[in-house]
Amino acid sequence: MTIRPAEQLIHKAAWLYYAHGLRQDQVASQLNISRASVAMYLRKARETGIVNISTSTQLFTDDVLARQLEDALKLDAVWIAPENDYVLDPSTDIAVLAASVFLELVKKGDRIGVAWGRTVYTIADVMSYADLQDVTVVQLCGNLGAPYSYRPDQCTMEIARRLNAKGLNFYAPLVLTTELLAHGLRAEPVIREQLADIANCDLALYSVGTVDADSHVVKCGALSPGEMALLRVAGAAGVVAGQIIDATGKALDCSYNRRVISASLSSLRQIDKRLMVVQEDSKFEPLLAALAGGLCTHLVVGASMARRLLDHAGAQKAS
Amino acid sequence: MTIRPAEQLIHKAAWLYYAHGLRQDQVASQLNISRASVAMYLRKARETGIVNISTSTQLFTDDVLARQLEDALKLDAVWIAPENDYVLDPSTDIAVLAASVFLELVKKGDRIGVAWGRTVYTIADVMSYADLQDVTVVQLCGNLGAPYSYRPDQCTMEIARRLNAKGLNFYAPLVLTTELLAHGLRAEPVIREQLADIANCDLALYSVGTVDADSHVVKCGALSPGEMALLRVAGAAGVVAGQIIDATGKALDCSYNRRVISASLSSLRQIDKRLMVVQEDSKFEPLLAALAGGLCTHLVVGASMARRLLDHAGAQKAS
DNA sequence: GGCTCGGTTTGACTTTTGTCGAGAGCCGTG
DNA sequence: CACGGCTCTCGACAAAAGTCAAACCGAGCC
Repeated sequence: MTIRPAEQLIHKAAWLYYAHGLRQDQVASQLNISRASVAMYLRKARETGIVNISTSTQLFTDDVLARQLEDALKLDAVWIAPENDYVLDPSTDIAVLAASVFLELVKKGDRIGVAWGRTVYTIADVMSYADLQDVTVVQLCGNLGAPYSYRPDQCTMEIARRLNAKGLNFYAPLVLTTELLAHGLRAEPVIREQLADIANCDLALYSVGTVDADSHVVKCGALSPGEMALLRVAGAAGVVAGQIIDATGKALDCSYNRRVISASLSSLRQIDKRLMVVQEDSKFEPLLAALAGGLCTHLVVGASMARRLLDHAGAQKAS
Repeated sequence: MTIRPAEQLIHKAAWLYYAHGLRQDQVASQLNISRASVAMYLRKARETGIVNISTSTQLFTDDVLARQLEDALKLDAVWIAPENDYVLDPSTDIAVLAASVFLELVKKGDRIGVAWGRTVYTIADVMSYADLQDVTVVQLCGNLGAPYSYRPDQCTMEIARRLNAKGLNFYAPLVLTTELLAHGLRAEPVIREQLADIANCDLALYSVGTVDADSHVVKCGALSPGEMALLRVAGAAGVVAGQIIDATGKALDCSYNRRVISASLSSLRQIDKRLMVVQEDSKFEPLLAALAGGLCTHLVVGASMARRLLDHAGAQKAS
């Protein structure tokens, strides 16, 4: 990919402005263009990740609460988004933090697994642009047929786009009608290879879903509210990467799970850094299940959720 | 290290401004302080590396010339600072580029070896601040007794300070009067350990020195002009990390080298990424020697030097 | 040639940001 | 407790950056 002359100009402008610290009018006269153009180039440079502005997320790990949680839950790192402190839009607050944390965790040459859901999509949406050419973003689970606004492949592609990375989708439905068909499809070389490669990821990004009628998998039509109610009785506690898990974090032994095309929980656990982001307080039990199953090494949550987790861990210990 | 309240404010302001994209007045009202204070906090945030603004150095590797040099010299990466193109202060131009390249090469948890010289000091001087807590910067060679403006330990400490990293100095003179004393000092546990650990670095930063009367080691009083002239006759071609090398890049067999306390060339070669930065065109021969000795995997030079190197490599091949 | 269409570029204007000196609070000290 | 010295904060102004409609430019097409 050779650089087009316009792109060259963006690079030069960005370099003079950000690295050398010139003012925009000085850059303009250096490059013999108007200052207005310089301003435009600089915006493009920021948007395409030619310049990177990142803020340390230390503030959120330095919290005592975060440290306590790390200890109590034996996690590698925890970030806590303060609530009603200086919140703008409370729902995106956690997503903005998660996006920063995510960018901080990504390294050159990494392979990143991305699941799907409203949370993940919101993160993708607020993520700033970066220039990580040799990064690969892979999709962790099959697609939903429904014309839903945030499909797995969209999450993957959007994140890949923002990072200037390679996106690797796989086009299989998330859930099939028969176990036989699912089995057959998983054996397909294209699918099999992609699934097998997931364990080689360096970083995974996902959230956890609830198991009620509001659940993502229900809204997408993968399960009917009635089926979900039955699964709940059978011990379903949460949804991770499209799969139903029980309270201990194991995949629930049920027909649905056997019909799903997605990264297996064991392959997810092989990924070094598993970043789990939880926005809604209603996801407390699902999150506990995911934690019990060791599906999370790095956690981003809101303050109230953090307190509940810590209380719970304390109670566990006491009993 | 607990965060002081003021520091907390800097973090919050930086977060709201850079991550959430609020305007300064909005941040000010969120935090109940004046906008002027916000502006000040933001400056501090940039200065201390709480926010990181980095520009891609792609522009300088994408050059055809850079690619050709990589091939011709079998280097991992080459950056070329354009000359008389849009130069501000030609001498710092290369240093600014080198500083950016350096920051791009540093990774979390790295151990970095730093040599000394005017070039290295200039780089340290223009380097922007970053927040790399778990990085260690170690000094590659002994100190000069002379009250020279850029001493090895100063280079090390300044870079460590800018990176918020740990700096590891060792206080031995660069050169001693007798071989016996040098031998004894090298055997001192404190010194021996530090020298032995140099091979475990992930990244080294140094330049190369000339072997004339203007040379750094002469100006610092480590060698007299006369001694230097003699060494030159004996085959001296350059100076790397305080040691004299011959045209093939090997340490010259001379009393001076045996009296030096510094990282051995062989331990330098064990470092994965060896970033060499050369500012002056007069360092052509010394650079050739360093390249011949495999002391460089990543190179930052000016355009005219790059052309000379390429011409030389072409001529070599033809003959 | 004259035309439209998509895009870049520009000057003029508005908004946002940087800066500086004055003043307020806060020690430790005589 | 009054005094300098210190840091932190603010208001007001100056400087810089962002924005937008209008002009421009080249390519493709009648």
